[in-house]
Amino acid sequence: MPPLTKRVPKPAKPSRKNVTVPVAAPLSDRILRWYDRHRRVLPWRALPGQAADPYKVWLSEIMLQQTTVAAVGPYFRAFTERWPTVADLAATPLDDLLAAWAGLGYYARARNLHACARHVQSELGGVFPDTLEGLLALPGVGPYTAAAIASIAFDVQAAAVDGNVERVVSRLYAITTPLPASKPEIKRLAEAMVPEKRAGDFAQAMMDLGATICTPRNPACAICPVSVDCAARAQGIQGELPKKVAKKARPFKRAAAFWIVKGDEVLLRRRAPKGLLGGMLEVPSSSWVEGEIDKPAAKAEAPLDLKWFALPGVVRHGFTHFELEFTVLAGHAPKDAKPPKDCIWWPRAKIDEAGLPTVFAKIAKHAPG
DNA sequence: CACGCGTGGTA
DNA sequence: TTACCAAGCGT
Repeated sequence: MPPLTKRVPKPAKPSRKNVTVPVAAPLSDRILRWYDRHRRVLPWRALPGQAADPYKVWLSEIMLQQTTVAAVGPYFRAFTERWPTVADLAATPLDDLLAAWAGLGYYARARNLHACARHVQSELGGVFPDTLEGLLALPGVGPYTAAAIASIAFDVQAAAVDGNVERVVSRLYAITTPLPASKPEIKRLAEAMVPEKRAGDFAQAMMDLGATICTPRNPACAICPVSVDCAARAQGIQGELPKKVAKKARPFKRAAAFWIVKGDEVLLRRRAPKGLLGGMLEVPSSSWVEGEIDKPAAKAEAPLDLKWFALPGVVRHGFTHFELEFTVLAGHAPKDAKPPKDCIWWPRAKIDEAGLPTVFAKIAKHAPG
């Protein structure tokens, strides 16, 4: 960087006859200018002119994958307060991290977060890679997140293409091919938009634009800084883009959950390390099956053989790819009952600290106090 | 490459 | 109430 005292020679003023019509600033310039005036203040975002902390950029980007800004806020604050650096995060047991992640969803992110922190700490000296390829090699970091970290934390000229950017670009160029087939074209167009300077600000500007102006429904074209460039707007089809292929219907499953009480404690179980809710604590349950529950078969799957009392009502929960309904069976275990395999007795008064995924927190709330 | 993988907010 | 949506990744 040149010394601050160095005088920058003023560019020669263009002669009046060459500038009869003011040339509109390039697309990216106008988006950056809009960002400078309207950027959102977010917990993980560095203030203007301040350097971004790669750790916080990484942490926030992982949390924000398929997750709303509103949902991430409290988790990001809790994580950065408890684990201020990647070294702190790497030093924590996985189960503690999973419990802190409970309720945020997509728990593979938490497992990858832990694996990534340990890798960065032990293999890379606690320093995040500053290249697209280096970042892409980290667990839990894909094309979007690598570009987001590279641009925001290191000002690498990379295009972070998320759902927001897909929507903005689809509309700017009136791309009518449905997603995901249109992804490669969108990626090319998005990369062509990235300015040489301020790539990180531009990435965040595009996401702010998509989140606050170019919204999925009822986009606010009247106050959009690039509405005049928008091909979809010109055709009046901005509200219909991006096109998406229809999702298939979610199956409906049922199961029996076992609310097993022993004095002041309740029986919880650690789930298998991978797959749905992998590694998380759960309220034990029978197999989740489509159709009706076979009561005797379900009871045979209980971790303890007890006399069961069906609680009134049911507990419903929607996952990404299926709907689930629990019937809750309550039972009392004898005082000397040892926890079965993968199970632990947990104080009922501290059930909120168990780090139960939301589906099981619902069951705990449904059970009698 | 299509699918598995959570949750809470919104119309 | 139902359906869709939100800063994707791994396999």
